[in-house]
Parts: sequence; C-alpha cells; structure tokens
Amino acid sequence: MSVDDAETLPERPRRRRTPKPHAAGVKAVAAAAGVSLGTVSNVLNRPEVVSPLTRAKVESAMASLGFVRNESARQLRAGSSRILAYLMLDAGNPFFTDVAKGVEEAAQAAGLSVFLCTSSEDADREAAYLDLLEQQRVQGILITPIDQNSSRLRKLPSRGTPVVVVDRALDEAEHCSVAVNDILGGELAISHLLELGHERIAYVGGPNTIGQVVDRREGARRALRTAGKPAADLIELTTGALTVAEGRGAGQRLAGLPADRRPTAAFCANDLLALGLLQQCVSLGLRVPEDLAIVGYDDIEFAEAAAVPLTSVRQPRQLLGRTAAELLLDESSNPDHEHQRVTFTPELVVRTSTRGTL
Amino acid sequence: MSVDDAETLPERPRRRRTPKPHAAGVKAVAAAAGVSLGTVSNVLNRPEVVSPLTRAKVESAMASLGFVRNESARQLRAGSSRILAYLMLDAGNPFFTDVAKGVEEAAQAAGLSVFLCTSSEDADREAAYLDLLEQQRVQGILITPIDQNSSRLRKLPSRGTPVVVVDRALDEAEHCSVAVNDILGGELAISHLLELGHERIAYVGGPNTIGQVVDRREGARRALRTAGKPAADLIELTTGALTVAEGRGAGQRLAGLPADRRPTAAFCANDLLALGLLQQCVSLGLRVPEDLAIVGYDDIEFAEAAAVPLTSVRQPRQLLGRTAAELLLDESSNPDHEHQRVTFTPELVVRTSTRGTL
DNA sequence: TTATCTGGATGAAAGGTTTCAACAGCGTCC
DNA sequence: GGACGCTGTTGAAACCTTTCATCCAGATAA
Repeated sequence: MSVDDAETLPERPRRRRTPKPHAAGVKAVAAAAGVSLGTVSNVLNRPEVVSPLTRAKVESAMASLGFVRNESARQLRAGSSRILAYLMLDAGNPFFTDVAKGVEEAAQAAGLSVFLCTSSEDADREAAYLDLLEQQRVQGILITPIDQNSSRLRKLPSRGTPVVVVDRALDEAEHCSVAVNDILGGELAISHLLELGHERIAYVGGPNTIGQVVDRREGARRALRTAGKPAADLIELTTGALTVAEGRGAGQRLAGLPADRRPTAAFCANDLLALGLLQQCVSLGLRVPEDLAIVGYDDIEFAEAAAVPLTSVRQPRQLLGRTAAELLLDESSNPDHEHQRVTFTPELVVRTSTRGTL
Repeated sequence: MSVDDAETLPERPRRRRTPKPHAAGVKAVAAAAGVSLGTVSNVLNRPEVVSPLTRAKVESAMASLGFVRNESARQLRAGSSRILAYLMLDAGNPFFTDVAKGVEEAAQAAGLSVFLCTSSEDADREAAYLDLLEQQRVQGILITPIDQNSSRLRKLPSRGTPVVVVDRALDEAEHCSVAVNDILGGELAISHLLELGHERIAYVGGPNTIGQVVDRREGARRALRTAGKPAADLIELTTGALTVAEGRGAGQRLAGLPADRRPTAAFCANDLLALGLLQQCVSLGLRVPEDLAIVGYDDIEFAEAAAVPLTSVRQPRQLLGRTAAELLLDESSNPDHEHQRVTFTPELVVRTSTRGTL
C-alpha cells in the first residue's frame, strides 16, 4: 500500500518493550509533587536538607502513588548494600539459630538487616550461595563453612566482600574468625569422663570433613595422652552428619556390642547426636549413666530438657554471633581494620547423664 | 596564567567521583576478550547463541579478571529476581526451620534461592523486613505473620510482590495460604484428654495476638462443648511467647496451685511450651503423666526425645513449606493463577506424657 | 554473477536511583 | 546598592547490565 511510502521519516518511533512490571518510581513521585527528581531523592536519603513544606508534598505523593523504592537501582548507583548474610550449616540445629540471634542483634544495632541462608552441609549449595551473595554485593558474609579451604571463600575478600568465619579458626591471612576452642572442649569432656573412672570411651562424630568433629576428637585424644593413656584407646564411631537421626544410629551400633566390649562412656560431637544416642540407648534398655555415660557438645536448650539431662560442653553462642557481626562491621567501615582471630573458651556443664543422680 | 585562557573548550572533562569499589564489569571483560559488550552478556545469559570459540575467549577473560556479575544491575534491567524469602516467626523453633526446609526443597527444584528472615515475633521487625523485601523486589514472600491484618501485608500483592501466608488461614482475597487445621488440632488434643478421664484441663498459650494460639484454644473449647461441658471449664494460662522459658514459667504457676485445684492435664499451644512445662514440673516434683498429663503441639523432633516423650499434635511441616513455595511459584509464573487456601489435617501422636507407661 | 538466507556479533538505549556542581531567591552587611 | 552567604532546589551524569534491532560475512540458491 502506498501508505508505506511515508517511511521517509528520519526517526520511526521505535517501540521498545514496555513491561511496566511494578509501580511508580521517583520520577512519577516528582511529577505528582511538582518537584524535581533530585528533591525526591533528598527526601528519601537526607530529609533534613529539604524544607518541611516540600517534604510533606513529596511524602504525600509517595503515599498516594504507593511508591516503593527500587533497591536494585539504589544499590547500583550508591554502590552499597545494607544487608549482611549468615550462611549457616544447618538451620535445624539450635546452635546455629542461637548464633544467628546474636548476629541479628549486632546488625540491628548498626541499622543493617540479616539474610539467613543454609547450606545444609552440602558443598554445592554452599558454593551456590556464596556466588549469589557476592553477586548481590551484600555488605559482608558470615559463614560457618563446610569446606574451609574452598578457593571461593578465599577469593571473596580480595574482590570486596568481607568474610568472617564463624565457629572455625582459619588462618587469619584472609579473614577474621571467631571460634570456640574445640580442642579444649574435647579435653574438658574426656578429662571429666576419665575422672569418673571410665576406661572404654567412645567418640561419636562425623563426617571428618567438618572441622569441629576433627578438633573435638583431637582434644579427646590429648586428654587421653595427658592421662598417660594411648590416644588409640578412643573408640571411634563415625557418623554421616551431626543429627539426632545419626545419633540414634550410633546408639544402635553401641547397644549391639557385647557388654564387655561396649564403651562405658560416649562423647558426642554435638548435642543432637547426644540426644539421639541417649534416646536410642534408653529405648534399647541401656541405663544412662550407669551403663553408658554421655557427654554432648554445644549445650543447646534441649540438652537440659532431655530424658536424662545432658552433660555438655557449653559454647557462648549468641556472643559468638554478635562478635562475628561486629568484626564484619569493623572490616567494612574501618579503613585500617586488621584481621583477627577471636577464640572463646568453652565450659563443661555437668548434669545427670554423666554424674548420675548423686 | 595565560594557559587558563584555553577555557574556550566547549566541554571541560568534568571529573566525577571514581570510587571503583568493586571490580571488573562486563565492559572490562569485553575489552579483554576483544568482543562487544552484548556478546559478554550473551555468554552469561544465552550461551547457546554464541560460538564456542568466542565463548571460550570470554570465559577465560572472565576468569582472569575475576568477573562477578552485578546482580543489582541485572535485576534493574531484567526486572526479575531469582530469590524468594521466607519471613519466619522464630528461627529458634524447629517447627519453622522444618517448614523452611520444605521451602528450600521446592525453590531449589525451580532454580531459585531462599533468604530466611526472622521477625522474632516483633511486629516492627516484621514490618521492616517486609519493606526491605519489597524494595529488593524479591520474586515473592512466604510469611508466617504476627499481625495478619497488617495493611502492609495486604498491599504487597497489588504492588507486584506475591505473598503466601504459611501456617495461617487468611481470607484468600489477597493471597494464597497454607495452614493446618488448628481448631481440629485443639479438638484432637482435648478429646484425647477427656477420653482419659481428665476433668480439670489447662490450656497454656499466648500471647493472644498469635492466631494459632487462639485457634487451638477454640478447638479445645469445642471439644469440651462436644463432650457436654461448658467451654469455661478450660483453665487458661496465658504466656508471653511460645518458648521453653515461658513454659517453665507456666510450670511454676501450675505447680504452685493446691493439688485439689490444680489441673490434671495441660494442653500447650506448642511443643516448646510443653517441654518447658514438663521440665519445670518434673523438677518441682510433679509426676508426668500421673499428676499432670501434657499434650504438646507440632511434634518437633525434640518432643519425642524429651524427659517423658511428649504426646503431641503433629503437623506436616516440610509439606507445608513445599506447598507454600509451589503456590508462590505458580502465582508468579502462571498468568491465570487463582488464590487458594490449602488446609492440612493434623494428627495426634500419643506418647508417654499422657498415656503413662502402659 | 546476483539475490537471499543465516548464524553470530554489535552497539545504543533503557532501567530507577543517587550524586553533585550549579543555580535561584532572599536576607545581610558594609 | 552591590557583594556576599545561606538554604533549598534543580538537572544531567553515572552506576552496570540486558535487550533488540541492525549489521556483517559467508554460504546457498537462482
């Protein structure tokens, strides 16, 4: 058709994609309030510099348009995020949620928000979350790593995302870390059992890729050596994870041994294992602590409320989280920050599961 | 100096702020690989359209420059986020972390990531997180709300952020919801106690701003009425939160009553309360279930492992989370999505805390 | 040989915010 | 009455990516 001949127009009005996914932006607010774009931004970010009258106009325009600030755009331009992330090993373990509580406390005090992520002890998920968080340009990452010498983890700080390692002590060349002295914790547990006269002692924990599992075992061995016994005396039961279910499995294995070869005491790498172990032993007819003394680790809230209140190695969980967050904040705000490794000291809490009813 | 006279230049090179906070962007990668900007983007988003050779060049440039995609910019332009958030009431309660596990399962299957947030039963924090998440333009929000008729919550979907309410049944005009029938759960618990012959039954729960607390009590009352008793027979102990500590407090109050007025059974609004109650009662010399039968709610892992294994009303926790996430995904991808309310049925698990050792 | 097609690469525009140098009024001071 | 400050406001640039219409070169068909 001849109508097409009108194509001589220098500029056809190239119609672009018009998704209009969300709602009004600063531009619309500015128009509605009869002010400039920059003023709206000032109302948002530096309300004190704009006159009360203008501010009121802008605020009412925002309210009536249902304006929601686009954080992506803000962050893209301003270059900073008000979010910090804690990548936990396992949200089902009260230990980590207590740490998280400490983190949130410190973050809130500094006006930041916290996103929690869980790797569920899966290295791939951990890696995926690290990538995601780095791409999000979060202000910093707190992590209890599965794989503590992951190259991904080491590279993060050099690219601008501060990392603080929680509950592990790494070389502090790259990042700060907060931890509890797990070797000492293991020693405390085993010396306690040795003092009670136990000779056949089991260590229940695994997998060995988890640093805590290794360190607590190492502490256990040291305590044996200190008492003049060969470290090989420690009977090791390796589990696939630090969960109640795995604890039950270990209980099954223990209870199946003939009484003269069965350990008289078990030190578990955490309370979940200990609770599972306890439950299974009791239900299979072993008496605790008469037939088997049990020591847990972490002293979570439920350890105290267990069938037989658990002797456990207590860690300052919230303090751990709070300190970690504070280190992170320091790293991202203080220009002459220096990495440090903070180590807390664990404490043995003796209850019925080892001491009996005395 | 006369040199200054050269100011006739039409454009002075206005030097802007150059913070260079992070690292190399697509532009740098493109330059290093000797390709255009668009090609780099294609490698990132549609690798199949770029020739293997070019792709390899780009990928190696990325690796050597340590390129990290800027998610803010991506999201700003592309308009979509690959993240979904679950705003929980309390991360310390295993019930919610189990729900979270279900959510993550479903999200992972759909290629999304999950950020967890906790309001810690604080309405201000809930509001702050909702604002934050909306500003982040997350793909959608799963929430167990404190304040279920918050206007904030109602406005979210109309502005483009889908919301699914978890563990509460709201009017489905605005959003989908998944819940367990809490009224039925309350009935199950109380009918069980009535069958066992209990006459003075306490309900332990609070605060009354929490819907579950109210519904479970309502169920309890219904069961009484069904049995031909006045609902006012229910002895109510209001707590400040659903925690072990509050449960202990309730135990203190209960144990303080003279035996002839003290309830012979207590139904707790959740297992944490029940565990606290149990522990306190036992330590104050009350026998469970002989002096006081206890029924919990949720059937968390620790209920089974308690001093006296707890009778509890079980909820399909992971299923709850998975279903909620699936509804959310449907809402944000399926154009003719319809809001629905999914209700699951709870199940009474009878254990020693009510049935005794028989 | 020329016209047509195709797989790949290109480059400019767009997305919503913050930033900051410049500017407009207006009252003060000499 | 002109120079000067001070307060508030403005407008354009910049942040980094994705998108998409266009372009190019080489292959195939006519």
